[in-house]
Amino acid sequence: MRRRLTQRGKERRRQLVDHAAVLFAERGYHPTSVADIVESLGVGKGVFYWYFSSKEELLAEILKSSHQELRRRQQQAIADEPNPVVRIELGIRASMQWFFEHRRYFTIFQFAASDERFAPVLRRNQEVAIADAVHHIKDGIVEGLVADQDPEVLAQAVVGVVEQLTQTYIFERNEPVDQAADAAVSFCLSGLTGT
Amino acid sequence: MRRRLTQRGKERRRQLVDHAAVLFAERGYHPTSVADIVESLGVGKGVFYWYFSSKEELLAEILKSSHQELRRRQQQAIADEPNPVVRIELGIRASMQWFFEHRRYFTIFQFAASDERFAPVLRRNQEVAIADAVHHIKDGIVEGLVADQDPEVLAQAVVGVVEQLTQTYIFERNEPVDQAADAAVSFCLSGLTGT
DNA sequence: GAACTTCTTGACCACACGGTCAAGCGCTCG
DNA sequence: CGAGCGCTTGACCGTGTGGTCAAGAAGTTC
Repeated sequence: MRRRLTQRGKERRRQLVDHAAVLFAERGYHPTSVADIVESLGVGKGVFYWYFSSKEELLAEILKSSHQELRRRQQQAIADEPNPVVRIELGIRASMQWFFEHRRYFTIFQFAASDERFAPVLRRNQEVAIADAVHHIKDGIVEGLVADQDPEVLAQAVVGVVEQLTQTYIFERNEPVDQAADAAVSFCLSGLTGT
Repeated sequence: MRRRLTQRGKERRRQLVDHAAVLFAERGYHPTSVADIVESLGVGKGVFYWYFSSKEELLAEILKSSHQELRRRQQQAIADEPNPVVRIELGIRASMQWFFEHRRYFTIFQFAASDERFAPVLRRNQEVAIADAVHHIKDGIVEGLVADQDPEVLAQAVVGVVEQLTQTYIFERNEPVDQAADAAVSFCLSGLTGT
């Protein structure tokens, strides 16, 4: 199913990915049929199967590309900030900012996590994010800025706070990012430094 | 669709709920057909539709009853503990204990959250849990045990930590509850009391 | 403009799904 | 015993799905 694609072809593929992401987010993966996707794009069904071998492959690509985007954003935000605790703060803010701009992915991630075909992909993505955070937390412990506890557990806790606050305040209630981010940062930094 | 059920009937209904919960958790809601459920139970399809008007109603019942169970457990654990911070700690431990014993519900909750027909139910359930936590946090603030910040945000953060640690250490890695619970409690209490 | 590749069409297929129903089983109670 | 009701059966139905494919349009290359 590897195909040579012209410039035009690559754009079509991207168009399908973007459009499907919107529909999946609105109605869910299963209830959105391939027919729905191509119809609302005004093209024939064959177009879809020219670019993707299955509906499953499409979702996998959505998952993969969105994760890459998010990760790039985090790393740009952190850049070469020397203080590991500030790096974590900047990472939190960048993640929430990205989710704010790409709200639609939240529902898709949630579905993917519940499906045994996609859960492994998502799990691996999250492991990468956790590993990043662990790295900064270890630095923080060495410098005496973070409580000396299992760094992985601390990283998991931070991710949990970020996800929950993002879901409630950004995804469900549509509140401004900064407010939610401030709250997440404040709680997490207290949790990291320990009482 | 309200029916009179004998004792035997009530047991059948419970049997269907329990069995479906296992299958939904293993394979997911959509990929598990009504035929699968009744087949693996060795009964005809009519049995299912005698007790439930639709597959949707079944999931709604699973969601509802499991939430009730979890909530009862939390309240039993808290009982009449006078210290609000300790109440929160006990609530966290009770929740994680319950999830440990009912691992299967995790995947189901995740799917339900991603489906627009069930998300509202789940959201309401979570709101109840948050409201409980908010209550104790407010007490804690009054008594000067908890940092004076928006109690709802703190409650959300606590829930986020608990969910994430539960998912990773209990659901995915099958580690002992106490370890994960200790970590959650430690992080949350630091976050609540503030640095 | 012929030859060739990339892309598009939409009718079509096999199949699995949620849900129905006429028929019948078996327990209980008078 | 037999009437009545709770419960069970499983063939059946309509619908909608993911996916196929023969045919041809559009674009590119020599």
